[in-house]
Amino acid sequence: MALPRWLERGMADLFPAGETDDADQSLAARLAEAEAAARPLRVKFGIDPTGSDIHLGHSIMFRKLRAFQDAGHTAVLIVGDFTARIGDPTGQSATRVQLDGKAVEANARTYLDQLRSLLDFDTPGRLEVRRNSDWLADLDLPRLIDLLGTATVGQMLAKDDFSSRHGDGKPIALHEFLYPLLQGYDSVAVNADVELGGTDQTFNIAMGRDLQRHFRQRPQFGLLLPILPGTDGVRKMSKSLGNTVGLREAPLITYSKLEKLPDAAVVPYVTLLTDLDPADLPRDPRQKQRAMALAVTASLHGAEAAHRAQADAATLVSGASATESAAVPAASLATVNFPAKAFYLLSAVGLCGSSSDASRQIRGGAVRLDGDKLTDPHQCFTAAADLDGRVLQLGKTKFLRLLA
RNA sequence: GGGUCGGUGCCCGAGUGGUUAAUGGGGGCGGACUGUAAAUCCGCUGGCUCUGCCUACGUUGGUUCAAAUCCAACCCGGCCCA
Repeated sequence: MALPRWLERGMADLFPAGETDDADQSLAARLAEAEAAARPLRVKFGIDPTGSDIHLGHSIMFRKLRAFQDAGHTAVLIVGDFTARIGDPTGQSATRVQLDGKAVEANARTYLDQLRSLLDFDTPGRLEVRRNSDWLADLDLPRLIDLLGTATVGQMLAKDDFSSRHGDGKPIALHEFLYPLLQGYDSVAVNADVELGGTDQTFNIAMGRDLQRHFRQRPQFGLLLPILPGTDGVRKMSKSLGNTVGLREAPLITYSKLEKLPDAAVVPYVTLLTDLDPADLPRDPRQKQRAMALAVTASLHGAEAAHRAQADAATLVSGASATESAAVPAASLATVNFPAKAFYLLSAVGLCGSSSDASRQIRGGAVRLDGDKLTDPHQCFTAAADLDGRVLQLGKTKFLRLLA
């Protein structure tokens, strides 16, 4: 029995991966069984609202979840409002900061907001949003002890993240051991047929299977997708590494980042983030990269916006014409106090993170006004009107049109 | 609870009384180069409407003309013992 192509695309691993027609061993069989019984599968995916922005690394999961929805199944989206307060230790080299309830709630809200464009929120029966505080917040001690009894210290220490930290003599807080168990218990709570996750979630998802068995449920399938590399092309896309492409960014920013992606990441991006066949891409590496950037941007912002972003990006990097281009984002001078020295202007307008940084950039020859290099951080501008309509530039890619 | 070692800037990691935001590496940001990127080379890398002023070496006090460096208490961590 074969898996449908929409399901198999981009898949990194599936367990159990039996070839039989046993619906507990083979996902294809489980799908067939569901279809025969007219019962949609319950496909779980959990997000911990620890930040506020969703990026492409997350969106590959949601695309797969959407594919399940489109095939008639139920996406069970777990908002880990309780587990977020512990923090998933997976991939972490240090104990995570625990978040308070308020921050978690605010994050959860903005998360859901951003998901509207990715998931089917409208068709009845296709989406269930659950918060795991519903069943975790009042988990009583006897139940907890029961959970703790299902795993051993040895199993936990076999997990890479823990064993390397332990080996390095770094602290591991006891509550971190709880995380995989609680995530697993989520699967029990929602009676999941499938849990979606990155390959780094293998342990946690397997834990869900153990717990489901423990509570006499049919164990879920683990469907793993690759970890999307970030804009550096190597390390996992993650906010703390600063290599993300966010869903809420302007199309031009998205396109520009993607166009600069290392070559090795191009095919994975196309496979995981678009519906294109990687074999159809241009052979020339540069053209290939541009095609990928265009397609991914289009999947996020629509074809029209993507084409405009591509055209704008092209004029921007050509430098000279940048001052003419309508693509340059505008920045208001309303909040800037005049007279303004150059370093202050740069930071006040948001082009540099701090005025000290702005001074450095100017001294380093990175700043231009209408294409002319500024050299003196203390150069003074007396009135907003003198700057109205002019283009301030940092480096080769950051432009702002100043408006009085 | 006892012993012991340790807590330095985004990260790692030197520094052990005295120009100086504090060696070095990583990362980041700029510049040159290239098909963008990568690689390589160079510069920068606490904050502030700034040519000076603030805040910084776990916390709080203390000694001193002067402390990341000495002392005390406290907090946190690793390892060993109980």
